[in-house]
Amino acid sequence: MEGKNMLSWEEKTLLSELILGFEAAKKLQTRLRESPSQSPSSSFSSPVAAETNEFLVKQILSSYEKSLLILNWSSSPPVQLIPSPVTSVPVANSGGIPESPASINGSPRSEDFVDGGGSTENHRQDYIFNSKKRKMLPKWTEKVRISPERGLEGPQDDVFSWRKYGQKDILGAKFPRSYYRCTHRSTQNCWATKQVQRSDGDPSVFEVTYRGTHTCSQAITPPPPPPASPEKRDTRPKPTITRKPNELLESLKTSLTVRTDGLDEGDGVFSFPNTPPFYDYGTINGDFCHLESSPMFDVVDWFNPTVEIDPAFPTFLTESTYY
DNA sequence: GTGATTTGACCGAC
DNA sequence: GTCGGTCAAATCAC
Repeated sequence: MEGKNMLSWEEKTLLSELILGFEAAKKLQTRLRESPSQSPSSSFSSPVAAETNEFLVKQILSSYEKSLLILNWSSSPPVQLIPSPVTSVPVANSGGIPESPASINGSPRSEDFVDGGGSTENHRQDYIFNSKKRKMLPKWTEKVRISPERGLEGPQDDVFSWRKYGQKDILGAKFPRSYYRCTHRSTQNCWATKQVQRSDGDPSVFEVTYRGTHTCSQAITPPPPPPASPEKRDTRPKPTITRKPNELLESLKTSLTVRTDGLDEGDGVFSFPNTPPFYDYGTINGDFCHLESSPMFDVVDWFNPTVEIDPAFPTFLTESTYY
């Protein structure tokens, strides 16, 4: 019905935000190109220039973030920030950490079916409902290779605290699959879960499947640094890094390293400040995706040629598959 | 005593 | 009917 020129407010705002982000990206690109022609204390060395660059990056991220929010608002039901199971992730999904907590857990309380009754039937419905709801949660898999010298037993080496709630022998698999959920499920209604399955082919590889994002306070509190000693061997669940969508975007700039090889010799890598050593994100099909946070992980090069993870990252592998 | 893990049972999906 | 995922009582560790 509506013609192309009859854009709604949301569409106009969306367009405007995208243009803003695009322009900021262009400016940043220009600055990056100009940098080699400048003196050794060029763009990236100068604190002021670096600040400008960071501002541009923030602007880009902000634009995209707003755009995503607009998309989410204007869609009814909201844009699939939660990817349908086993389907590719739409652009709006900032990869693996899609979706606002409210949508993940459903809109506030009402949909949690907890009517205070506590009867068996209510409990049953709650279970059924949550079971269905869980299926809608974003899901992605990471392959994690365990370093023998580290003596780690599993990939549960992350910042979030997990509680094991089950283990199951899987048909056709040599090793049982372990099921973990967020420790704060009951207290903070956090529905993040993960499954850990040792690979048949290579026992040193674990496939970690995450489902849902953390909505508990852990998702907000910066993760503590990993233990210095590599010898820890604790069978208790160890925390994992996962992010809320907004934090994903925000943290993106802290985890990215912009490669400027050839642009500025000697200092070819520009890192954003506050780079937490164990935060990293990969992308798949253009989507950003959380990667395991343990120091033993490394990053497969999913970023575009101009942006890549700092090569100084500890070496180990992760490989993420996003559903 | 408290909190985490283990493990058999249960349930829904296929 | 089978399988994967979850629950919850029993058990364990600190």
